[in-house]
Amino acid sequence: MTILFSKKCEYAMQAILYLAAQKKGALVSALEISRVIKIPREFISKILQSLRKSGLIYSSKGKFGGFGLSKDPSRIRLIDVVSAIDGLDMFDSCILGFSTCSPSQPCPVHDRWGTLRNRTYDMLATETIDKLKDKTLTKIKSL
Amino acid sequence: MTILFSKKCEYAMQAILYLAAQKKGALVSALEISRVIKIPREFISKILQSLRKSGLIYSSKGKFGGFGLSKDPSRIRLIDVVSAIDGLDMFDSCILGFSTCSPSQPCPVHDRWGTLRNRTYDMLATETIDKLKDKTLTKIKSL
DNA sequence: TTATAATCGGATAAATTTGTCTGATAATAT
DNA sequence: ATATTATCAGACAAATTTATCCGATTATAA
Repeated sequence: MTILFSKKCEYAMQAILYLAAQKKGALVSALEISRVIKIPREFISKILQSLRKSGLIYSSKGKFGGFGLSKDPSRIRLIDVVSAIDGLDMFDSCILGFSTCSPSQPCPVHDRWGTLRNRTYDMLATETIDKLKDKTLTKIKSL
Repeated sequence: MTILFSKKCEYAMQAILYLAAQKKGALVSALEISRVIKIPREFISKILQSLRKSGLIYSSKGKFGGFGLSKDPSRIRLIDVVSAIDGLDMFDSCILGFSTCSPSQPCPVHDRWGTLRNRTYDMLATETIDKLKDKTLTKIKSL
């Protein structure tokens, strides 16, 4: 099985995109998010806690409480979500699994993969969630 | 945790690169491979069985038996190893984890990730084992 | 005050990956 | 024949991921 991001990270990205699609300042409950992205409430709650601890979202308790973005959507990037949930190890590790892989001890595909990996990082670092908002709204309607 | 290939797949690529670095026709035992890439013999044996079943390598029993490439190194690509061990699902799935992701129902980063994913595939499909041989020899000496 | 909903902590469990161990069988070089 | 090595099968276990469930607490709107 080949993956890029963990399930948790995928859910986190979906959740944060959903939050970004709300009216500014609106709060969304964990229950609503769990229904939209179709995973158990308890599971998304734990993921939302992680995002909260990393400062990407905030929460408010009590009736009409819920979760919202803690920064302007133009200042939250996909890579920030990846960093909070999965970490950035893959952007610094060898595609062939050699632990001793470095510019001075390169693996056979060191340079070629390095280039692609950097472009992937750039993509995730230039895509802010406000840029993705319109496309997200279209996508969510199809779920 | 973010990964690209499973450990099994990484070991498989390392093993096949090691086989490609041998003199033509030479056989290598599972024990030797396990020592070079530093994983248990039983574990690499199972991985080698998978590679054998998929036709990339062959094996010979008995004393002085072992494993060798079943095709010319110029006809074995990294993507063939990935395909045999991990499968090619990641080259056909959504980076954000949306199950309903397609050209007609694209996720917000559908096109940008699609481009990078295709380039990654191309890289793995153009890198044949013989092209990597020299670099592999240098790398193996550093292990 | 009451109902609602988030917070926090922990127990449990299913699935998968990764790895270890054992034993029986088959093929082959010497 | 004997020793070596691959083959095959299966049990076991450790670690991680992906959940599920429960109960007690905290904050707040009405």
